[in-house]
Amino acid sequence: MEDDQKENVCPVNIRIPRSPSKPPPSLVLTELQCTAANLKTPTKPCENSDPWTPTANLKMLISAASPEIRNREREIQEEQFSGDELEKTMPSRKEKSLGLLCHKFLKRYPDYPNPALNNSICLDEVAGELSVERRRIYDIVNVLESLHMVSRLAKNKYIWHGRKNLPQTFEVLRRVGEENKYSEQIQHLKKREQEETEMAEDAAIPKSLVKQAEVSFVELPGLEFRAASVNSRKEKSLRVMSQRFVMLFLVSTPQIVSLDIAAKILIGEDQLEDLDKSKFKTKIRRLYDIANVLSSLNLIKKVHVTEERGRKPAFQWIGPDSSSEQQESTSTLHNSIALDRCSPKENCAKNLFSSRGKQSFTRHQSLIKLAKSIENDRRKINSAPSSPIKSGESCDGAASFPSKMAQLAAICKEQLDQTKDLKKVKLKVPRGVLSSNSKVVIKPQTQQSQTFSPVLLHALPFVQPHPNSPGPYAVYMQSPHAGVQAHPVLCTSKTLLEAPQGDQKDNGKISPADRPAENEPGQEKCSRKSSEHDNGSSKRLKSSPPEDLSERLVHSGYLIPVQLTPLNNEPGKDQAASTPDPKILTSPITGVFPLKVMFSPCVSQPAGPTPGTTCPSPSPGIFNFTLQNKDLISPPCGSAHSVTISPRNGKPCDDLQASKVLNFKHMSPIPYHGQPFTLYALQQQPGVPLTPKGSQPLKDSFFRTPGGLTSSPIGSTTCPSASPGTSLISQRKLDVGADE
DNA sequence: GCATCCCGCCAACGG
DNA sequence: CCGTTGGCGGGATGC
Repeated sequence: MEDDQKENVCPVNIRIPRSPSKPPPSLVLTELQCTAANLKTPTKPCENSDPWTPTANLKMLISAASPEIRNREREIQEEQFSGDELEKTMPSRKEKSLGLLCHKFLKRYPDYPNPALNNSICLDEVAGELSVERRRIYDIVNVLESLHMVSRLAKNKYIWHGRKNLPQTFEVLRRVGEENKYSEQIQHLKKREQEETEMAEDAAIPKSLVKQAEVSFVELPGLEFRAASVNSRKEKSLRVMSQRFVMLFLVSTPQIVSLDIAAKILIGEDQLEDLDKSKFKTKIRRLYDIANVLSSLNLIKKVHVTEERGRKPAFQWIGPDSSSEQQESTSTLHNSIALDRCSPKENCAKNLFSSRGKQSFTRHQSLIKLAKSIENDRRKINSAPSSPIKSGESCDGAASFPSKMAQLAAICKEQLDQTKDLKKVKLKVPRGVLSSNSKVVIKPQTQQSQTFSPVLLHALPFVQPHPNSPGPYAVYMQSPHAGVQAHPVLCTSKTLLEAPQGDQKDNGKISPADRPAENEPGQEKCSRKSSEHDNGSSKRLKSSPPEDLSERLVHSGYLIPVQLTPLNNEPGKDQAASTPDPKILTSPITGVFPLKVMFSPCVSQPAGPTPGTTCPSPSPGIFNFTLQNKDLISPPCGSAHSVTISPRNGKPCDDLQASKVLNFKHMSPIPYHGQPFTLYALQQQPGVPLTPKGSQPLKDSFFRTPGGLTSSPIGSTTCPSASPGTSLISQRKLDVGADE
């Protein structure tokens, strides 16, 4: 990155000093497009620039001129400008290289953006400011997108994630690369080349090795593309190629990949039949494009490999070690999952920033989806100023509450006050963390809480272990995309683990690989009982027998480790502990969707100890009251539906905004660690308007997590590796499915 | 002459 | 039909 600084300097600017006669183009450029907001794509980004801007001016001329004319122009330029000026006006090929452009691009954004800030990228704007065709920006963005450094929000709009997702991305890519047997393919090709020296161009990769290769785009748990349509186009080409290319590095031992081998392997995937020259050549061209971007990211560097037949261009991976990344990522995951068990120091040690003594918090990956969903919604809203979606303020939602909730007014008020306090605390956290650089606090996507849609998140079940359980409580988040995404979730009484991979359907390809790591024998799966109320998401879970619950559960949502205040309000220990660092769990859900809650029978409701036993449903009023008192849900009065969970042991919990609970339905008792649990579905008032409204400062602040959903603020700034999760949802939905 | 790879045509897509 | 994306390869540039 340091080099970036150096290289990022725009050549034009560099030369400015030497050309006093002309105003610095950069100034002009800067001024130009900041008008930004226009989503419209200017035909030519730089045209509207000051005519005196050499670059812009030239660009304009060139764009309209034929090569011949271009040459003429150049000659004229040469006549008019001498030496330095000429250079300035006529950037050399190198100065227009994709690599340099990428440097400029990257310079615009921090490696680890503060999620609290607007990290959106307007392609037009960027293209204009960088004085390049938008086409070039696409080249860069596509590669960045393949690494999940950015994700598409809307047309012309991307969100910048920076490098925070890289560790996770690399880990996944490495796994996929292994699955694809890239390492073997590389070896095979190398051997081939050595053997039959020039003999057969057809050093085709044996089908046995290629069969596993596919062209699907590898998604990251939190960054699935959501634009169904895009799947169709054979697009993905550059993105996929980029990922494949990176995979080659990650799986090869020397981590050096020659272009030709890379090209052959990548071509082989698609069509190993015709390795015709042109195709190969084209592939090489694309690889150069990708390599330029990767080089700018300091992930690879150009090298040469010398073989019998001579020197071949190649690239060496200089990015983070995938294996170490994996470790890091894993540890991070564990940290987030089992805060209690890991020593903070240990956890932090693995992160670049770490502050011993302090607890590190990281958003569990399981939150990724949620965050993503939220972000997606927010994105939609943001990108669509005139969004037709009627977003009711959360207040409205409150207004729509049944009158019966009025009885809880007192409690509500109290809760509200409490939440306010909590809010303050929350807001402060990030800064503190940042400054201290010691904690990784990843809050769930509260940030976008205003903009979720019910569709994305149907349920927010809570699983609360028996009060006596020593471990933290768990919150199980149902997958926003019902039925579509299955995420393995494992948990023990103390730990909840989730492998945020997609299910076979969505992410079939990567899920298998990612999943294993989390599955520890000793861990028990937490199960969630699906209910008829579940939307499609639970459909697949429905008829499974009790034994399958865990399995089904595992594939349908997220388990988020949280620590809940004991329902019993045990003698202060928890309360006291929580007081200092209270956490609010807020779910992004504001719309109408069922909230499923699992409580241990002894806690809130007598539950059938054994599965299949039906327990009488408590009265809604009592139930809600209980929940509220237990801080599991917020009183119906506030616009913000929050669940306040006091950290146990003084550890902070993730925030989830709980939806208002109006109704609950007894689902069924299910076993949890041998302990009887009863699952209740708490349903929000249908008709409660979703509230994407972002115009409520109070609410905003209330929900907004310092860390931000999108990225844990802290994590992103201080602990890059600590936040494996991604928070934003990309607009595109590519089929990650498995291959072939 | 070959490695690089810029440039922009034009098709696919979505609205 | 139009704007956005981005595949693709001609051919220029640099060593």
